Amino acid sequence: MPMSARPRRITIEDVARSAGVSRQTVSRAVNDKPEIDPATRQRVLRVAESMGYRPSRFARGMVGPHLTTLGLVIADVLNPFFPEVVSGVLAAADERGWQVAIYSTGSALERETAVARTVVDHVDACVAFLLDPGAIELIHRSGMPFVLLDNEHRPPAVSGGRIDFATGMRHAVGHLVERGHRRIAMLDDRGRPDAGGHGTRHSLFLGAAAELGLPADEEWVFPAANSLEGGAAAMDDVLAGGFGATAVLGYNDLIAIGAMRRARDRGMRVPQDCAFVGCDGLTLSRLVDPPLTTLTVDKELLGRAAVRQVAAQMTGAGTGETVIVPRLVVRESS
Amino acid sequence: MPMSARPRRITIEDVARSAGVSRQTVSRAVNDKPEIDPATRQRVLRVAESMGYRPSRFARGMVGPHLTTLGLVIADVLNPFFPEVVSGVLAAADERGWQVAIYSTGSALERETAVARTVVDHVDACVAFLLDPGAIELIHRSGMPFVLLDNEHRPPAVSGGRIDFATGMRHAVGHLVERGHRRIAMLDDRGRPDAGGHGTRHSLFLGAAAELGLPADEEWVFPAANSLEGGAAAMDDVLAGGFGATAVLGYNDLIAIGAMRRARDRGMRVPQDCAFVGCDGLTLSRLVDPPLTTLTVDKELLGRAAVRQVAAQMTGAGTGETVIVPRLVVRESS
DNA sequence: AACGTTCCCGTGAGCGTTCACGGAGCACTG
DNA sequence: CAGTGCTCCGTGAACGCTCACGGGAACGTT
Repeated sequence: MPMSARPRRITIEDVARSAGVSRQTVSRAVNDKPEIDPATRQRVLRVAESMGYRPSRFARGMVGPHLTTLGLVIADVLNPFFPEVVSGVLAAADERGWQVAIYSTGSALERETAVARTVVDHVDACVAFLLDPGAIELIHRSGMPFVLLDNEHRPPAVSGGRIDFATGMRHAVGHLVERGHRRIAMLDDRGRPDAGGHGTRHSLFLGAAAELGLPADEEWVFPAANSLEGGAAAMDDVLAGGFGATAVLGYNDLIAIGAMRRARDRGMRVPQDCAFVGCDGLTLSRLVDPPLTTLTVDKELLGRAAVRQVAAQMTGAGTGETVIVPRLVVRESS
Repeated sequence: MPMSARPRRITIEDVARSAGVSRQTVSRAVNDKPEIDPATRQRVLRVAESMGYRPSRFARGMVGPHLTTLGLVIADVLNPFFPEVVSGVLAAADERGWQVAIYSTGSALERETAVARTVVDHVDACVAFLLDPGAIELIHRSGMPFVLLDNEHRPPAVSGGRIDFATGMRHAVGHLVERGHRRIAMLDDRGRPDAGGHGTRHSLFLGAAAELGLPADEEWVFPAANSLEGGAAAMDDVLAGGFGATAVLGYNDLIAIGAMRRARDRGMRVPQDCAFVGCDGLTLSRLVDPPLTTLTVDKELLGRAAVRQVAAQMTGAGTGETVIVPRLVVRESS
């Protein structure tokens, strides 16, 4: 009994033969071209459908104008920071008739290289949140238009979009000081490989604190996993350490909210016993109780700007940088 | 002065000529094939890089094994329901080595046809949240593997994934009745084109209410826009109507949370003065105050199952249906 | 000295589609 | 009746790449 050979794809040629016409006529029928008899078109379309014919994207792309696919690399769709960026990217890409392929590293540093490798030969341009220098280099060297987001250690040769947390941190810490706080703890994201490095929120926090004459040693910074649970656990550390902190600033809203909830579970009143400030300005921050004071960044704009930069690179523009300045939104948690 | 012609793409041939070798050798260098002298490889790679050579995805796809791209059509990334589904789809696609392209309709019914049209000739398979019958037909007729999610009016010929809200609604309403509620309002999503149709949460709610001997007229159902604001506005309608509702059931968590917040802003105590129940089980529902009782559905699983069905169709399996049964998570809002 | 191996490299063919052309058939004009 | 136009259809060629094959050079083996 003969094995049925690997089901060879059915081509336009097959349809043509079966319908008793030429390739070109099938092409005309499928693509709604005018130079064809309506009757033949119907017949051909019927045959094509019955045979289950589907034109090959690749063969089409070969000849026609290249459809550009933008690769968007994020850490994790479940992290509410990213959907807003994605939204901006999708909108901006759509305006240009681009397609967007999404890749997620799952917040795992060691997966970044693998993701970068696939990205490199599956898309035409790339917007990415990436931390591993190897992965970044990989994409950059591929020569495709590339914008790297939210990475303080961006190589100068690659375009980027960053958030001006230097200014932001001054606002945030300044606000707490105005409210009378002198003992402020920060909950840092311990997942970042460059903890405490130049330009990180960690060091910017310490800088702002020092400027304002606050105790600003490393011991006021607590590492936290980037999640609600991480924030909660870090809050336990703060309380256990006996620092007498009256305010807590989170690396982001997720961590801040986790910490805030844990504080309330421990019977503390917010903001009377302890004030909380987050970063990012997630929609979420408005909805928790009490609503969280947060350094809001326009994430949708970040996405749009990134696409704009990628588009610029396609038309031969050089590398650039977009800076987004966060805005402090004061709510009831501080 | 001669216009510079449209910048023709530089091909493997160009690199070959410029490096003084053949296409094949360039191909070997670029693809890390073994049969090449390390020295030549280096030289070729250098030339390729200096010329800015990038292999064409399409030409590669023509010859090699076809990389499959899965199209995922959602309404809006900013709606927190979807990221969880996306997460499941990404994971399941990744396991199969597929790429995922995301398309968003922006919750606009009239955009669905346009999106469907692009999807049809840009991807190899499709998982979609779609409502417009025309758009659905378009994708289905294209012959590609297709799974339609969360649509009560799915044509029998197309595969689907649905959530068993018939069971869910019985649980939800039953729970409220146990708590002593007899006057329950529902806040429906007015954006759905089939409001009140068979199998919708709207009609399932009325059915469950009737089963339990509750007032279950249409007047207990209030249309709401699918957002926090929509829920809030609908809550105003409930209060203004003088129905004396002691419990409110939202089409989804977003609407329920919006309504709940509005009720509290109006000075009502939750759940004493009015209880609230949502649908979907968003992460968000845990975080609001008070934490929301909600009909939780495993959205990640929904995504994974959809991909599994698409994969099955690729290997020639027929059309099928996945059913996900929601689970009532009781929290402090009821 | 003839032969086999190994290493490196080049040449034809083919992937499935569309574009640019050309040609057959027919009707309508002057 | 020749000429002109229109409608419909088919035939190379090209897109950029990889695969299968074959060939030359250098080396070792019998």
